[in-house]
This record gives sequence, structure tokens and C-alpha cells, in this order.
Amino acid sequence: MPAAAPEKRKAQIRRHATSLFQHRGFAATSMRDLAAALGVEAASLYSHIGSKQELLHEICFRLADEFFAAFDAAECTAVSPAEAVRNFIHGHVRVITRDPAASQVFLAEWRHLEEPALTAFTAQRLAYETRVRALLRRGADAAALHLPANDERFAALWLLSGLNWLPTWYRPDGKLTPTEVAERLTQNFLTGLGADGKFLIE
Amino acid sequence: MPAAAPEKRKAQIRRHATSLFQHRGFAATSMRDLAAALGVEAASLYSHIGSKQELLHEICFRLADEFFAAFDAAECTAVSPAEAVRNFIHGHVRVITRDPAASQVFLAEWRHLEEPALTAFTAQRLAYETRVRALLRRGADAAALHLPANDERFAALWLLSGLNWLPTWYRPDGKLTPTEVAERLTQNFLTGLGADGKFLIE
DNA sequence: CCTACCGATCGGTAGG
DNA sequence: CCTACCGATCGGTAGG
Repeated sequence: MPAAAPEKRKAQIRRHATSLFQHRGFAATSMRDLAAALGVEAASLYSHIGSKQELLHEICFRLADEFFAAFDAAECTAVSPAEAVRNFIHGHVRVITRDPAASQVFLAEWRHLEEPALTAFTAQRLAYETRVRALLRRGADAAALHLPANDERFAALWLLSGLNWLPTWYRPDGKLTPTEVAERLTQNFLTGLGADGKFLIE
Repeated sequence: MPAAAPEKRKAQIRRHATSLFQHRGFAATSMRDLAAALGVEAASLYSHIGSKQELLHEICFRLADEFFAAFDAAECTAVSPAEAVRNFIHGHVRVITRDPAASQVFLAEWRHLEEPALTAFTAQRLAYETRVRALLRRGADAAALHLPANDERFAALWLLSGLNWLPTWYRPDGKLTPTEVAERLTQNFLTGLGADGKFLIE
């Protein structure tokens, strides 16, 4: 089975490409940079991959699949709208913390996708945000959430901002486990950091 | 006073450069793209600016100055740690909403700064985050904030994530005014979106 | 996996 | 503000 070796090489390429795209950005990363990280010449990469664009495409759409799969699982196992929100946060955090580098590329470098992938990707992102809004809407309808002015769009963007900022600071070898991060974010999202309404009274 | 015309031209260049850097990224924006947006040849830009890097430098450090100035003002006018937090959020939101494009470049493209500017910039960012942590620390000491496990670092990153995600969705011609955005963010940050502890009880 | 190389494009300069 | 141009580097291919 000689197919095993090339497959491992491609995985190596993907890993280094993800790291370089994360730290330098897609446009500022050259195929010669990537080749140097692997200790080969640039031309040698093309026996394993089709193009630079293909690498970006794989990262972005793999992560999109993972976020959707986590969302599906969160909603399937939840017995209430409130639990669905909690499960969603845990699932989203888990995808990010499992591969912060790829998540960062997914969040920041997707704009360098070429058509028709770009249009398909933005459509997926919109669908995801729409699902988050619907999730919060159901939470509010079940009286588990209080949405100011019934505006779930603002709430969804705010929730996603706290989640999507994670790749910029989360370190797998840090003090907090992914589960602890998710619990803290859930707690903050639901109850905030104000102490007993002192902010509103004084 | 023939000095007025060149100054306006440079402002035009800065405005288009900011927009292009925001939407395509610094590395993927060519000086020919920028020249085309202004209706001139690429070589003509260099009678007004020194380099592409100089444009990025101006944007990043101008925004840094504005964020620090807003922070100073927030702390100077506050009569309590609680009010300082509120003022900080309003000031930070105001800087971003006044120029979302430049803010986006500040937040996402600073990594393309060259040395020694890059080191100076990251030092400023660290100093800013440290000040936010100290701000929240004082809020907690004054019993206005409740920081889980006394960890202001997590709280600061979470707060900043909600603020720094703004440029990705805020539109000046949208429904919410900058002040309303700041009030909503303050409210969410302090009290969360959970309804009366139902999340914790059920 | 290499050497050798392609056409295109890059940031920037010379000179007017 | 232009034309003309520079050396460097880009993603990718040919051929072995």
C-alpha cells in the first residue's frame, strides 16, 4: 500500500500551510515560504497539491462543515431551547479550540477564495448566522433569554464575536480547558459581569 | 496657498487605501489597484506618499492614538470605577464607528507593519489590553463587577471581542446609532441575555 | 523530488 | 501627473 506515504505528506503540507496562512495571511504567504517550511523546493509541492487556492479552499470548507456538524449535534441532543444555546456554545468552542489555526484562517482568510467558491462560502456563513439568530429567537420565545427590543440579530453578532475572537488568544497549553472556556463564555453571555445591578442603580 | 490642493489629494489617497486594505487586505492590494481607484497611474502616487508601508503605518498608529485618547478621556471624566467602564465602552465604540474601515485595518492588517514599527505597535496593543484589565480590576474591587475566579484577563478579552467585532458588521447608515450600540453592548456586558436565572435553575 | 524556466505582476525610480 | 522602465518575486509548468 504505497498510498499511505503521499497521504501523510499532503497532511504535512496542509498543516504548515494553515500555520503560515494564519500568521502571515494567505496573500503574503508564498509557495516558496511553504516549501521552505517543509524543506523542499516550491515546484515539488505540486505533485501533492493542485494549487495554493486549493489549500485555502480545503481549510475554509472543512471548518465550515465542522461548525455546521457541531450545530446539528447541539440542536439534536438538546431537550430545550435553553439547552440548545448552551450546547451550541460548547460545540462552537470545541471546533475552534481543536484547531485554532485553521479556525483563524476560516475566519480571516476566506475573502481570498476565488469564485465560485467565494459565493458558496459567504452563503454558508449567512446561513450559519441565520441559524444562530433562530436559536436565540427560540430561547427568547421559551422565556429563557431576554432579547432587548426583540432584536436577535444584535445578540447573535455579539455572541459570535465572543466565540470568534477565541483563535486570537486561545492556547491549547494554557490554563483553561476548552470545556472551561465554553462554560465561562456561557456564563458571561447569560448573566454578564455586573454585580447585582449596582451598575444600573448608582 | 497652493498647499491646500496636495493635502486634499493625500487625504483622498488615504481614504481609498483604507478601503482597499479593509476589503482585500494589505498584501493583496497593489499600488496599481490604489492608483486605478483614484484614476491615475501607479507612479503618480509617489509624489504624494513615500511608500505603501507608510500608508499602513499612518492608519495603524492614528487609530492607536485615537483609542488611547478615548481611554484617557473615559478615565478622566469618570467619578467611579463603574462609570469608567461605561465610559470606556462608549469611547471605544465611538472610535470604531467613526471610521470602521480604518478600525478594521488597525485590527486585522497591523501584522504587515515592518520593523521597528511592528514591535512598537504590538507593545501599544499589549499596553491597551493591560489598561482594560486594570479597569475591570478596579471595577471588581469597587464591587461593581463580578469577575469569576478573579480573572480579569478572560473578562477583558471577552469585552474587547464584542467591541472589536463591530467593524465587521456596523454600518453608519444602519438602524442603531453609535450611542445606542454602546448602550446595548454595555447592557449585554453587565447583565447578559439570560432571563432571570432560568438558565441556571432548570 | 529536482533543475530550469515561463509570463505576469509586484513596489518603486528616473526623468520629464 | 505621465511614459518608460528596473530588479525581484510571484504561482505554476516542463521534463526528468
